[in-house]
Amino acid sequence: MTSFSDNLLGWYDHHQRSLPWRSDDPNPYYVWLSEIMLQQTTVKTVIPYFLKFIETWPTLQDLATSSLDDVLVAWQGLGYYSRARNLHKCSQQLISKHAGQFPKDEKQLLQLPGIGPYTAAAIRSIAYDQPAAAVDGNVIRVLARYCALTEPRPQLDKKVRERLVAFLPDKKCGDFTQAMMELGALVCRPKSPDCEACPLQGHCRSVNDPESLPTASIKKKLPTRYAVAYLVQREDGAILLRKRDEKGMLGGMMEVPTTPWLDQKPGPNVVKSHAPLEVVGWEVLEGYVKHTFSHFHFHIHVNRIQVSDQSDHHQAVWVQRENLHQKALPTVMKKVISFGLEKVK
DNA sequence: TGTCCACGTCT
DNA sequence: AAGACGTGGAC
Repeated sequence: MTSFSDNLLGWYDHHQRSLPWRSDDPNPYYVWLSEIMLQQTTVKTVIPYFLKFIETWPTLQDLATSSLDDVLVAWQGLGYYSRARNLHKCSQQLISKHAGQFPKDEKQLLQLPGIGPYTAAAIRSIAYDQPAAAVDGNVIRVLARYCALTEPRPQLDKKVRERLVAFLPDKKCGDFTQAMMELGALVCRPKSPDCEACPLQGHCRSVNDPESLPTASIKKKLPTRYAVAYLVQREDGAILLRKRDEKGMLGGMMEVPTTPWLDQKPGPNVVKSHAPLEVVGWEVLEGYVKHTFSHFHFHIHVNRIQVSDQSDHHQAVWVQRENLHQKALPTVMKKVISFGLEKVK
């Protein structure tokens, strides 16, 4: 009887996608970079970012000697910006503490910033062909269905890891890890799985209703927060931006100055006291920008003003429109800027 | 429209 | 250990 891994690996040989980080002789730098980018992010989204990164920083050494700001600019739009901060920090630690090589040992990998249990196992298996159990959302779905595991999270996670360990082959470990995720992405999809095309058909224990697994977790309603953004345009078209604190949300990214982000629309006193310029004549734009983050909805009203003032502003910089792309702007701030600039008086 | 993908890591 | 932390695309 053919084993689980033989069936899976046989399928993977013929059906794997050609992806920029895949190779018969994997580059650990590529494996790590792609795995960090692929956390919570789809392959299609990641590809252009990955290509830009390896073009700009062909080696780990190149990345380690770059500036965090440059990395954040290249990462802008990908989201979860702590990944970029940790990526940069990790590259430097690898150079300073590990002679520029990824450790092969799980404990040591887990010490590195941005590398948790999933990514450590992915690196060990894909880059170094070790039998390590990389459990991501795809693997949870595939094995919850294959083994008919009905328990809710987080108990399910433990069960899946046990099953996966039992299925691990002793060679082609990297292919096995990638094949599990490839199967989840292409065949054992969240919605309308293609069971006819599955190399594990005949052994799967949830043929009748695969879509019902894994058990959905309870979603909480997202709260809404509010702010007023101040779009300050100089006569030559430059816009006033400031840098966010390195810690916390959108850490180290640039932003249009705003009031604090509150549970209610800020009142006139808050709007007045947080304005970056003590001038009269603010234009209150009609409507507002909507954006949804991982954990709240965000409504941003925009107040606009034109100034002739050439002076510097505390902790803020003037940026010409054509230079905006050189700044690390999160998507929400790109929305605010285009809203503010396109809105006619 | 709103929900889901989306366990991934850090705190 | 539960919440923080982005984004865009599929449906």
